[in-house]
Amino acid sequence: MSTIGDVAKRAGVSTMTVSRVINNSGYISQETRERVERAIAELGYVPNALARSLRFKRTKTIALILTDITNPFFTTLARGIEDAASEQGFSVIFCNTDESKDEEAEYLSVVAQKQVDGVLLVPASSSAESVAFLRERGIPCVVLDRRVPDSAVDTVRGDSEAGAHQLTRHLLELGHRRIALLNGPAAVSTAADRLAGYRRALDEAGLGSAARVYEGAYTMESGYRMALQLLADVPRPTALFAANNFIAIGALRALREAGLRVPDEISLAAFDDLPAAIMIEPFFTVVGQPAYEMGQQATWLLLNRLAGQGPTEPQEIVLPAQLIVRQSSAPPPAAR
Amino acid sequence: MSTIGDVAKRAGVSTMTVSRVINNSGYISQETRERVERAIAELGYVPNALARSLRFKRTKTIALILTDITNPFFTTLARGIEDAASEQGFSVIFCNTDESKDEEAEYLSVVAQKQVDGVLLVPASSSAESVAFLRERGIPCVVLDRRVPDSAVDTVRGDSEAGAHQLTRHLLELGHRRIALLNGPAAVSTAADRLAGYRRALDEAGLGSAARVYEGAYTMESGYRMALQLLADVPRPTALFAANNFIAIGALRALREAGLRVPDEISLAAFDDLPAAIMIEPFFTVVGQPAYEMGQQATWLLLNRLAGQGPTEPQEIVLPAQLIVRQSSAPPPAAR
DNA sequence: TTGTAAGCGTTATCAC
DNA sequence: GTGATAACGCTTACAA
Repeated sequence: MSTIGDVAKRAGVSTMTVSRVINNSGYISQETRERVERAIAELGYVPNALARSLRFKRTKTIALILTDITNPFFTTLARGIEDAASEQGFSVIFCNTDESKDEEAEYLSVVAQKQVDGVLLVPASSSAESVAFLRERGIPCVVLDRRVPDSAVDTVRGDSEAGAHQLTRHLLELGHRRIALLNGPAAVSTAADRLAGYRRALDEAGLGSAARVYEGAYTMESGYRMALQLLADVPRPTALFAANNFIAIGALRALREAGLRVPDEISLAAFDDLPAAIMIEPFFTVVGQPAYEMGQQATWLLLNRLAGQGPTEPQEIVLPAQLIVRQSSAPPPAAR
Repeated sequence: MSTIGDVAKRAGVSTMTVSRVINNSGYISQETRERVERAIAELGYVPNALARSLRFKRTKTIALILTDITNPFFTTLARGIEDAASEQGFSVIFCNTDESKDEEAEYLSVVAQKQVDGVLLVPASSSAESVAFLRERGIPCVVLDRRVPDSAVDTVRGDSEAGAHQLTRHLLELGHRRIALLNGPAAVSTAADRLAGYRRALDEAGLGSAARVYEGAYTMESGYRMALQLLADVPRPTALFAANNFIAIGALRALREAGLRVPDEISLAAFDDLPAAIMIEPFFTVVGQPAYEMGQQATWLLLNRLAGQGPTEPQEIVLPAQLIVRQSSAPPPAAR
């Protein structure tokens, strides 16, 4: 790759003159400009952003650290982020932590070294460490999808509590009295919030003592295992509330293997929709979150911070979750 | 962010000594090392990878340029890539071109400026420009999923021709004689290859003149439109071959709106599977490609190149596509 | 075992 | 209008 020096030599000028042409700064005679531009074209010169960044202390690059891009919710989120970032000339480095705090710490260290201008973080745990790490190093950060309780940090997330409340109420209104929650890891705020919404709905219905909560991971395997466990319970729940889409899919598999028809014999509703795009036959009753918009808004917030714009106090943007009733939920068998 | 100089000052040594501690190079007394390490910890110092890269001319970063991460095929591919890259300490910058050559060119320029060590490219067109751009600048590149005919360049892709042949044969064997292909853009090699496989199967069956080809884009909207068009044809095809998953989904919508039952009244088969993960009820008969492995292999190939390993001539790795017969294909109505 | 100087590719500053 | 110089943070080569 040729350098600014190569261009300068070829055009018979100094590097500064080339720099001025590239950046359209300062005065330059028409003739010199043309000579330089010709040299640039002939050499296929592209400026070295590393050198530039070293001076400016800005890389025009942000990091996106999430748990698993393969989950359609995060895929859509990522797309919203990349669109919003590239719109303003920023590049996005993406990292999958698989919910591992160690992976997260490792990635944070790498992107800090690479001098990213900011970080969009879906934290693997509610602990304040990661946010503190970034803050100590002066790297702006927006937390996505989840809360980090003891940190004053910008956050963009869905309303898990209200969404879970809505979904639980929906099941209650169908007539269910034994509703089990197949939850994610307690250390993740969305799991805590969905549990809270679930409990509140039960409490309001005077069924607080009927709560049945399983704790697992946000994966299909975990959903499968929790459902198996639950099927052994007596009396068996008549409805399941899966705390995310992957848990729902795993649970559905377990139910089918057990020969239970959904929703005729047991209802199943979930948090997080699957994109309409890839669903042949939308089946699950869900509470959907606006993933794309969430990504967009988080990116705008972060880039505004980088530009020194907006209020100084940390923002918390909570996007509404929306109940979409489809086929996987119905009144309990007894009620029909 | 503190610099190596700050650490040196605090530890009362020169920057070189700090550098030696960080990189475990050269001799250092135990006592000095400890003083330096303490200073590093106290300052929360992380080395500036920009400065390092400027010297080494290696950024340990690669770019992934694809059309749309939201397509499950590419999502899985991306995950395979990130896993393989991070395994070896590389970061991945990801870019969505939406099949636009201009976007692609823009992204290529940006990542060239950012001095990425290599590029994984799903080219928006078969033209050799992008590959040439990278080659001129000495940036190693592996082309993914698609061929770039007139360039000697490393390529990792699925066997579109054989896959399309297989799928078409499957429909022929079911008894279909009027099989329409809803194809992607002719400028993309996968579309050309799928067309070739389709034609070969028809020719072998002596039905070459029965070919019915629609050209569109690899999107749901396009699938929808092509299916509408096709439904007006007389006589109507009894089977549809959608050249990718999005086209299939769009086409299915059109068929349903027209009141046609699949597969009873019309069959529909497609290239590219939807991940088992996110399918509640696998429905489409498809030819699936090993997306994750494709990403992995491409990354290994690229990183080997960066390490100066492997044969010098361009590699072409073609992974097999596999027919998975499910519910969306059945014998034509007449045959039952 | 530790330190000094030069240079990676840019650009801000100050001269001419 | 244009150019020389220094600096961004780091490491290689050479000295001490």
